[in-house]
Amino acid sequence: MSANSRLTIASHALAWIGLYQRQGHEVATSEQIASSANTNPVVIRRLLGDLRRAGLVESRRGVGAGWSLARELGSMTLLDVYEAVEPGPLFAMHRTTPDQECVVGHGIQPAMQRVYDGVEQTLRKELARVTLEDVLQDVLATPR
Amino acid sequence: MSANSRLTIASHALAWIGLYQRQGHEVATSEQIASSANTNPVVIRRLLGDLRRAGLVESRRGVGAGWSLARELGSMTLLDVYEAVEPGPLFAMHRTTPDQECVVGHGIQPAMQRVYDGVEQTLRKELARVTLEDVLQDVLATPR
DNA sequence: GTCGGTCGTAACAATTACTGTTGCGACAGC
DNA sequence: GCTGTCGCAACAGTAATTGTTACGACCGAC
Repeated sequence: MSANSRLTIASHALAWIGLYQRQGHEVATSEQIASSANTNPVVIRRLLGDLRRAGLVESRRGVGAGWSLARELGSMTLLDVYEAVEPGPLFAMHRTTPDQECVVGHGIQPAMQRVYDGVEQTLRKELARVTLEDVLQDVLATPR
Repeated sequence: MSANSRLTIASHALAWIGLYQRQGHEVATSEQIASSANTNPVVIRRLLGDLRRAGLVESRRGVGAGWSLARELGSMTLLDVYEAVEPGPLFAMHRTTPDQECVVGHGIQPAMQRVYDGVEQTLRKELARVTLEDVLQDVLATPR
């Protein structure tokens, strides 16, 4: 499918910030999170920027700068994260319009669109059932 | 997401062959299907090749060559097509292993994997509920 | 047995998306 | 002012998808 890792990395960042704050720290830096996720700080800043626009995190600038949660992890679901960082739909239509003179070419897009809409709805419901608190608890419960 | 159109085009091809056979023809050529889907015949042959490997269509070579259904449209679901033409998972993990010394870096992949597995299961169930016969009927019911 | 039409498949180009990287201005506390 | 971080633009590398060309394999018709 050529899947991307944005939902994974964004969830990683949120869990990391949440845990870090529980350990008494005010803000987390993109550099710290990038080190945990083994990627570049700019990648983290890009994703956290999306999450900030969605109201899930806040950023502070200046010297004591960094990121903090805007809400409790228990009130954020993976659907919130998904909608914040995933732009497009799951399945694509034809890249060029099919032959409208052909019965199939004419009716296939509405037909498939109905199916895809239903599938996306179901996927959203599934993602909405998992909070970031659930994820963090699951992370902490992983044996080492 | 960078979604692809394979499920769409493959379904288009199956619906087209099905309808064409109902009109009394034995086989459909990739050139005819490509014309309806407004793409290149090789693209169609590639996808139908996947469907053939999955046992959904058959191909005949030689002069009267072309493609025909291996089963009734009513016995094929979109899940069959999805599994035949979609190689990878929906969501990707980190491209590089996260920091295993970090609690989050260590536990995040198993935690997210569990979620993703559940989501894919649900998606499969949803796709399995729709047969290609349903799709064709929906196509034919589309007003022009 | 040759011919003609189609499949099967490899190879390559064009486009696009994703990720990583560099660079630098903006900001705010010291 | 100085310092550390964000914000953001720009670009490179990689990979996937799709389109295209090319050509051999196949097989029925003649």
